[in-house]
Amino acid sequence: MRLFSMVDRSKLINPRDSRQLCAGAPLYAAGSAGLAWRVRHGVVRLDTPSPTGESAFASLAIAGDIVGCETLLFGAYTFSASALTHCELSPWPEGETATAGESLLESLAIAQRRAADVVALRGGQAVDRVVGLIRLLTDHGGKVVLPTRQDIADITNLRFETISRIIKGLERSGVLATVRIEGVHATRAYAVNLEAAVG
Amino acid sequence: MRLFSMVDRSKLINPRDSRQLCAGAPLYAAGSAGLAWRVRHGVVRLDTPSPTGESAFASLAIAGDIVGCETLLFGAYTFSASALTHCELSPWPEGETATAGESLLESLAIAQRRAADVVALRGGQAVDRVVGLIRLLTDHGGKVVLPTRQDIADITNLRFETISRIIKGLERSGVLATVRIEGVHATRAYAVNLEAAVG
DNA sequence: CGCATTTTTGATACACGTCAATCTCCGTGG
DNA sequence: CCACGGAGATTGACGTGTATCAAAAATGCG
Repeated sequence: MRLFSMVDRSKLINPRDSRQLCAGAPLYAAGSAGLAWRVRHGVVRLDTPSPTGESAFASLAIAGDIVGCETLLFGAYTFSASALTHCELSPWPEGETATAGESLLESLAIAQRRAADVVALRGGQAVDRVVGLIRLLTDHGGKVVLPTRQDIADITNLRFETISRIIKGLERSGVLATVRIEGVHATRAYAVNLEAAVG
Repeated sequence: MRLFSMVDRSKLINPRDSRQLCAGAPLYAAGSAGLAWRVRHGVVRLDTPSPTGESAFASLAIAGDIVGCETLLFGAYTFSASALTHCELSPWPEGETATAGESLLESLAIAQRRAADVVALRGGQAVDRVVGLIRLLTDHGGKVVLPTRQDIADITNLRFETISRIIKGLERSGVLATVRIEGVHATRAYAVNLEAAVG
């Protein structure tokens, strides 16, 4: 098994199989069965069903990550998944069985990296956590559509009032600026200048 | 590929290959190259090198988890690893190349589950986080050797003084009781009665 | 236009952080 | 065997960053 190279997977994707989700829409529920997915765009939120009945934030999945693979082993999802932002998913595995080992190894490495990112979003000062999350969500053009205050609060382990205050603060200090992106809710779409947040 | 079964891997392990580490001992450093390992006993702490030079807690690996697999893809470790408790590791992969896909899929599922556990340790009331960690560390006989206060603090995102106060409190309320296990530092080995912590 | 939902803002409380002084454990060497 | 020293743990007093509670304002939708 060759280990030091990666697969160009782009030609293997059939666009007809991909699935689009609006922000907030559920993808699957813990305990049910279904497909595993690869996140192609956007961000997925994973939740663990907690003993008390409600569910608690568990992790994030971003472009490139695989979600729900446990259903292939156990026949049921461990977590619930929902779209944090508008996103696009394609079924997994993608037919590259010949290179399955390599692809999986890469996915494992990505999962561990992602886990560390999420852990980092739950430590340090409140502002830094929020900025850290925004950094994760921002596209290369410097634009973000933020999740609801409540979602941000769940991820960073803060309260939505605190998130509101912080985001307003970032706006006032010029780190975030409201923009309108093709009809997207104006209070959630921002242009980002994160370098300013460092100083 | 059969997906709904798991591999009995026990007969594949060569005891001569396994490696023992004392609590606190480093396993590998971020950026260097080496083997990937499966954790057989004990708990490993992973740290990300932070921009400021120091390193920050990133994740935990417990019996069954795989650490350092990114070195097989990139030729360098992403995290630093050290033993949180006395632990035993064996090189990975373990020679079961025939079933590599299945084994990896299982590892990926475990990694995601573990990530959720660690995230949960950084949310909620301070006492609950500490109890949650102790729960993760406790063996089936109800015994734990706790890491240092500082390590617990790093993992739960609290300060070591706070951890000290909480653990003393748990002792006083009968949830933890100091015991002596074959010469192990008495202030770190405990018998646990975690049910008492729920009430 | 009016209603439900989300966001903002204010006032106040408290859990945990911070700083600093001991204390305990345990290895070392006289 | 005991004095010494260093690392980790404990404890106290005090400060502060967020949580909490409550109310108003903004937003989006039918």
